[in-house]
Amino acid sequence: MKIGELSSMTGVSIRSLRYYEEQGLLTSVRMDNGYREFSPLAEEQVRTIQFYLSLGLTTEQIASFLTCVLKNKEAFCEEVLPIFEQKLKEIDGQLLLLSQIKTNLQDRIRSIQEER
Amino acid sequence: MKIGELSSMTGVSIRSLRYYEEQGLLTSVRMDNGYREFSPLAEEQVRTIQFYLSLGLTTEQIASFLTCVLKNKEAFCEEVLPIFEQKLKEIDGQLLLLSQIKTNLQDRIRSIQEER
DNA sequence: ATAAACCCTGACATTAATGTCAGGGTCAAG
DNA sequence: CTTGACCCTGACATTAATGTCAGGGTTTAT
Repeated sequence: MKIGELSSMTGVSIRSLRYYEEQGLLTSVRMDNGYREFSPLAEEQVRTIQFYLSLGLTTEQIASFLTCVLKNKEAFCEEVLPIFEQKLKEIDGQLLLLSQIKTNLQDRIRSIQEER
Repeated sequence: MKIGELSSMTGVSIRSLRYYEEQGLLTSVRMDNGYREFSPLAEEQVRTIQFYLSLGLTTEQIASFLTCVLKNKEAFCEEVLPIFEQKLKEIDGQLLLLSQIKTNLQDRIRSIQEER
């Protein structure tokens, strides 16, 4: 299928699909006219990419295990676990920071409201 | 005082001090030689700026109430409350998103570990 | 008077995925 | 054969605070 079809089937912009290909997340063959031709499997693949992106992984991280994950269960791909664990640590750090800021903001808001 | 002094007193880079001035957060007068001269009050002011930055506010938001806040209590500055409340909403949104991702990651990590 | 340590401005780089535009081919239907 | 709907590449823009470099003036101490 052509890139426009893949785009409308997945809801992912053509620009992003080209970017995924550039980053090695997606492959296509070129037709005589230079157009990209994607396999039907690409749809599933794009959804998988989007899913991992929604977990906050980078294209580079996704690229490191995508091929394996598309063929096997996640548990089968050695790369996956360390990346998930690292991401989890990052998120815990962010959660901590954000809660501290939240508490601080709430305190200040409260004290402003009391003072009025 | 000169910018280098202000920088070492506050731990904020010269580059950032110039940026704060550019964004209207900080003022200085120019000496005959073109050097910036800061008032002694600038030290406190820089710390205040850094504090609000650490809450995740932008220089633009800070600029909108900094002058008032430097002279009065926060409760006195009308601008402050809506900005704090908006930021709080933002943070709640981020917290929610991050916790969802965290849960998802934890589930996946667990299921990988079980499968090994 | 020279060297070290300041200061100045202006500009480009950083991050990461995506939007958007320009300039130009290709294809299909009328 | 023309028009509209595709496709291509390449490039710049986005965000926000900060780092860094170049090229050049100033001050201070020796």
